[in-house]
Amino acid sequence: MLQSKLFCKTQKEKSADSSSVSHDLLVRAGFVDQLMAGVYTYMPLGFKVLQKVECIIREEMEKAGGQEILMPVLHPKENWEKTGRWDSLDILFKVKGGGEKEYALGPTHEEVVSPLAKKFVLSYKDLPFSVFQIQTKFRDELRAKSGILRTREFLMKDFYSFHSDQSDLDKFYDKMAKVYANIFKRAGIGKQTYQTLASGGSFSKYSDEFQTVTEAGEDIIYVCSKCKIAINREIKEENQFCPKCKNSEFETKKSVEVGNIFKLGTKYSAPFDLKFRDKDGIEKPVLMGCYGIGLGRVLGAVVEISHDEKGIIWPAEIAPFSAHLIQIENTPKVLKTAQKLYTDLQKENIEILYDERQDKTAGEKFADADLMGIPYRIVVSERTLKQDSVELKERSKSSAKLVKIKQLSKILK
RNA sequence: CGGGGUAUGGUGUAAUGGUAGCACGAAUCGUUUGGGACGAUUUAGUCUCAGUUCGAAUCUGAGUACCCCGACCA
Repeated sequence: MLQSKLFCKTQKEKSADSSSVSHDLLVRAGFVDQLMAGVYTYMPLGFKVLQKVECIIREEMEKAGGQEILMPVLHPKENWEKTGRWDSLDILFKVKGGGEKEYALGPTHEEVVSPLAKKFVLSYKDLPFSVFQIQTKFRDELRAKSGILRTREFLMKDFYSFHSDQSDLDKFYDKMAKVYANIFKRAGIGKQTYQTLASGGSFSKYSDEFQTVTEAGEDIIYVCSKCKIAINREIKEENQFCPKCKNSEFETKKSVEVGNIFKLGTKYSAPFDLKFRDKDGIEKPVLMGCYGIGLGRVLGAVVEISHDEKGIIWPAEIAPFSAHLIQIENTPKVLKTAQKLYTDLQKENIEILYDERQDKTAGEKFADADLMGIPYRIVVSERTLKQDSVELKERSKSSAKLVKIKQLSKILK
């Protein structure tokens, strides 16, 4: 991608409304744009990151056996009345069609996936199975805040599993916990993300949240001083000991919930009459689990954790580009070399953002590069070309080194 | 939803009742080119509606929007 063509502008000044580090940096670097409170556009750079997060999640969900589907955003009122959530769920967006008919905008999809499963699950032979989707969700949050960390419209992966008995659900649930840990590790927030025992809401007694520790978070968790498990403040009173190692010493941390997993049991299979026949021909309710991840939150949490005073520092696997190629001085030799490098590296499937702007000074280009946070910065200038080299600098490190042009693609791969 | 705050060019800000100014950005020209370079010329603004006043960015009222604290958060 040529930087002069990139649909975005970086901003030098901190925005007056920025409410968190991630908000400020993502706006200034041109990754997102706010339309209204809690509603954002992902600009090309931000969308690239979002798609990479999506890619990781999709890969892991498929590995876990999930089949991807796409359910509607527009839901019939009846389904939500059936579970009682039309009236009780305060964040539910309700919309009216032309003829006074009412609909819900999907905040989650138990009300759709359960009746869907009922059409296809008849026998124990149809179980277990799981489906997932990655789709925009709508929640009428009374208060949107912290930039993209808490929004009214957001991309979410929701995964639903269906089981014939409790032990199968339990086993699958534990497996998903591990899959989740791996996703957050790949996204670059593994170290700061804790599996956290939390309230089950209206579903079950407990659920597990995945909480990423950051000052911008709105939850308080107690992290076990011995193992990597935490307890959400909302249930701390009833749980004085670590659920894993029974230790009673905890560290208090602020955190943001990037994902969660629930054992739904029969909570939704019951109202939708989702049953199957077992080997003995006896009718039994299907047991369900659901597993969510907020993609925008993951993105925001990464920025909260991985940045410095100059800008974002993207982890390699979700960075919008692998390398940021910058030319300094517009001499014919520099231009020619940089352009060739740009096409050559792309041929090797290395994603390059090429700052080919000739009317910007070196300082401005460096500042933009630091703000955008692409993992590698490649500088081509007369100075480096004297040694048949380019300068290679990792965004996360302070020093740069000269690398022979021929060796560059090997290092980047 | 309760409470608080704010609203001035694209962005960040100044102007406490009397000429809307500065910086960044953007545009043109020239000089520059290893950390947001320099000069010249230009561009663009008082959230909306009503009121007070000779005169309103400034005071009053209503509305709207955004931000913060709290409550809420399958």
